[in-house]
Amino acid sequence: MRVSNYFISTLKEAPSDAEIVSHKLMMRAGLIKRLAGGIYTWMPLGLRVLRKVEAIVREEMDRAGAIELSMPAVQPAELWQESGRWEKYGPELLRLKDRHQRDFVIGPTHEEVITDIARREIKSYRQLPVHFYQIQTKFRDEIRPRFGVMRGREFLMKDGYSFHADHEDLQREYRNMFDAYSRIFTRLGLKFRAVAADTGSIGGSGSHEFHVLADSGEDALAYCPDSDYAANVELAEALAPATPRGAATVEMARVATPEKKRCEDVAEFLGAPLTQTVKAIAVMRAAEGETGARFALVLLRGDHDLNEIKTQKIIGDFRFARDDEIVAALGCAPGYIGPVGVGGIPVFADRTVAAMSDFICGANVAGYHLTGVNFGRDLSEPVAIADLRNVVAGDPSPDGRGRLEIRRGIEVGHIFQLRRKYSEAMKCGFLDENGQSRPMEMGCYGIGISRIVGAAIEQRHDERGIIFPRAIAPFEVCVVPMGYAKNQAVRAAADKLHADLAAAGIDVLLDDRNERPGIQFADMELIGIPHRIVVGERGLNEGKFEYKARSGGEAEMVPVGEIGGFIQARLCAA
RNA sequence: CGGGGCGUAGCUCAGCCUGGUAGAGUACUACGUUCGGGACGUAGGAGUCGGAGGUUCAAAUCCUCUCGCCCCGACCA
Repeated sequence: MRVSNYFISTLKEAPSDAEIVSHKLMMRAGLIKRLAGGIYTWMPLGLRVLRKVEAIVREEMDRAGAIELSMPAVQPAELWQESGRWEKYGPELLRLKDRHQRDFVIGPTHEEVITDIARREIKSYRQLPVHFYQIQTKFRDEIRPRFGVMRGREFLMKDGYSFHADHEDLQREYRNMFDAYSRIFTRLGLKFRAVAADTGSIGGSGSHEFHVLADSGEDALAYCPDSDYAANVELAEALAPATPRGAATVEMARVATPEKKRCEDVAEFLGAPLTQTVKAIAVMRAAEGETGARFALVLLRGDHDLNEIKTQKIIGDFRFARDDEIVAALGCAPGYIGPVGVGGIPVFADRTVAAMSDFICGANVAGYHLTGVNFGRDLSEPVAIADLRNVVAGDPSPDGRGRLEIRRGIEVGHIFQLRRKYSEAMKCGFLDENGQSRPMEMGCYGIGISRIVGAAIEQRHDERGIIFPRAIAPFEVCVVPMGYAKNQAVRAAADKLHADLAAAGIDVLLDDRNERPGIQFADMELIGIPHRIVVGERGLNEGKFEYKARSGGEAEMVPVGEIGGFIQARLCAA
């Protein structure tokens, strides 16, 4: 491909609404153009990348035995009412009416449609198992779309759904997909990790997420370097402390802590370790507890963070209390609240807090904290003790084999064992060997195709721009002539090189623009082409081209006659 | 949806406080000089100042409403 016959539009400066590096670079490289919030046009260059990702995913899905089909983006509401998700899904589900005032949705996912297909088409165990997948545009009306293509409202996704006669066979396919996903992300040239995950709103049991590792990732991942344990922090269990609660050694005392509201400030002010402080988080539960109160306190050690998913499982649905609700319940503003002397208000404690003695907490009086506080003596035992916090680096691994590390990741794949959630709700059954009707066991498997492009850039870039892995680069090699318009020898050599590489099946881009070298180099680096061959009069006089890898290293001179083999070797090495 | 910020040329932004001919850089067009790391000169095209209403002799600027975007908190590939 020649740049003069193609379309490239790069920017020196990124639009001001782009926040993270992958979004800025995608805009600067002209891969995407924003049409509306979270909705983007894929420009020709970006589409090439997207299609390469898609092709790898398709190849590996086919190889793993899944069968491609394509389902409608617009779906009748009836199916969603039948599965119960018409009510449950919320405003993220884009709903619309047709001219006859019939309700439809723009599909955010396709469990309903595929289950409908399965129940109509599959009647016998002889037709099982089967795994259908599609690569298709989805729409989710995200509350806050951001990060460009990483959290768009409209996005491209591979979604697959498998149907089985029994759970054992579902588990076989689940492992099959686990392996297929691992191959896909390996082929894409990405550093990734599979982690155990919460099953979220889709439900079912057994779930892994695949994350591209990047510091800017939205998810925190806990893993153990000494074992194969890896889980989303949402899910990772914080074990109870190995040592039991110590005996009280000091009297409780009230101390003035003016303007010290955060645990960090209180600890510093009192000269105590942060791990000696306890923070009380005020929540309003959706349903009244045993005590009849909706207001409740959740206790965490000062250096720990609340895990909302774990907490929801213990205390039920909840939200954080507003300031006025806190004042009404405790007679004290946030910053100084604590669990001592709170009467009938239920107090839930994290395992770590339950094992603390002589701790520091708010006094429920503005400007004061309590020191030397002990359960049993100064306040009653919590109504429940549970794992309510996020794990932190250094926590013991739940499998008992070492300590956890934390890394951040971008979720690009997710596999679920849905079991019979949809097959039962939508009466998707089959006849087994004995002529008995049974619901099918289902699995579902997603990959965020468009998100992968953003995640890859997030993981692989430098100050000059994108560094695409070969597998998804829009072009594999660029030929950059110095003075293409003016120098006949350069022009002839560049044309021949371009033709030879293209004939060898290489995706090659010839920058035949009449631009200054600085602009040529900057553009080719910005858009992330992995290999660059410079054709210049200087080199040609010695019978050589100059080669440089986008990923780094020094430029080297390569004899004109050897360039084909040289590039092939470089492509294979990448 | 709650809190904060911003809408002026394709992109980055100044001008607004203190009302009076709409600006710069970059990008774009033409010509010339340049030409192996985002060149320089000259000339030029380009904006209903997000939209509507109001105040005023006069509004990018002040007021009201509205739309859009970004950031911080509750979802997910």
